Amino acid sequence: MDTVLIPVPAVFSFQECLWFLNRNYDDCLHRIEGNTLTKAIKTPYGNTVFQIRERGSFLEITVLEGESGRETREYLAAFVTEWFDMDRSIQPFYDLLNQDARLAYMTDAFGGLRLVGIGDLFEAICWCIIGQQINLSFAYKLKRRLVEEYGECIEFDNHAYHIFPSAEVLANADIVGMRAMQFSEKKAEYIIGIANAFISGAISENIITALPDFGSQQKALVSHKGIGIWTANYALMKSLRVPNAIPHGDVGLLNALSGHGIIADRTEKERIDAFFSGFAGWESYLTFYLWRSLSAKELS
DNA sequence: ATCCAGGGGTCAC
DNA sequence: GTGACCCATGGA
Repeated sequence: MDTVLIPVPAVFSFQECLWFLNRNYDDCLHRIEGNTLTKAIKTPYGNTVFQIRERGSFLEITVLEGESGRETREYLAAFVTEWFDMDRSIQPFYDLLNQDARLAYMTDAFGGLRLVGIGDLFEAICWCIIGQQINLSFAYKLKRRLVEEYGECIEFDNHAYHIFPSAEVLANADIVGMRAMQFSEKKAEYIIGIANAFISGAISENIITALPDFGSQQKALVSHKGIGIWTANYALMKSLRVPNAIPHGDVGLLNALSGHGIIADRTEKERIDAFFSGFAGWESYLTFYLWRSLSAKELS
């Protein structure tokens, strides 16, 4: 069989991760049917469509389309492990949540939720730029239009599986065409500019991860047009898994903080800093769980 | 109609 | 370094 198994770590819930991926939005980069998650990615061995299911105390990955040799399967296992942050022990984070009466409910309500990532730094930055200052529903529409126009697509079993376009392709994207997709002129410029920065080697995952500390990683990203402090922190959190990246100014984060009675209004920066200082090393997870709490309210 | 969305650049001071 | 202004469009 073209499958590989990943042992599930402690404090892990595939259902919670699935729920996050399937919340209220139309994400064009994966498909969920029942308890099965299907996605296409580019691997060093070719494009692949694979599905993930829970099988006992394992996640089972099955290659549906494309090369499925041992190296591909190992690549996919590493991809999924990274995607769902399965190598991290999050019990220390839960211990901190349990010490805060306002947040302790999360360890049950969202138990086992992992910080679902965006594997590729370029994709993460593009997604940030797309999502800047517009509502998420519209952001997902823009992403779908961009991906359907410029990304590769694999058909399997009457479904189209899309792969986020490469920097090489987006560097040559048509700014007029992107305007027609309802990108603003600036967003189109930013994405094309970032794509060129990746092609030239001005940005790469290796360059950023090689930097000595979080601050210099932020600086390296913010120096590019279209990347502000929010985008830098979001991308570092979701892609390179920097544990202490707080997307300062994030509207959803501020709403969640006020919803939990942690701040009274959006200007209380000192109070926010003081609050996060109690979660040192887990700021990214705390942010992710606070975002999760926003969706919980929408559903109730 | 008005305000706000998982912001960022630019420019004045 | 801070604050006002603009960008663009959908949804409430």
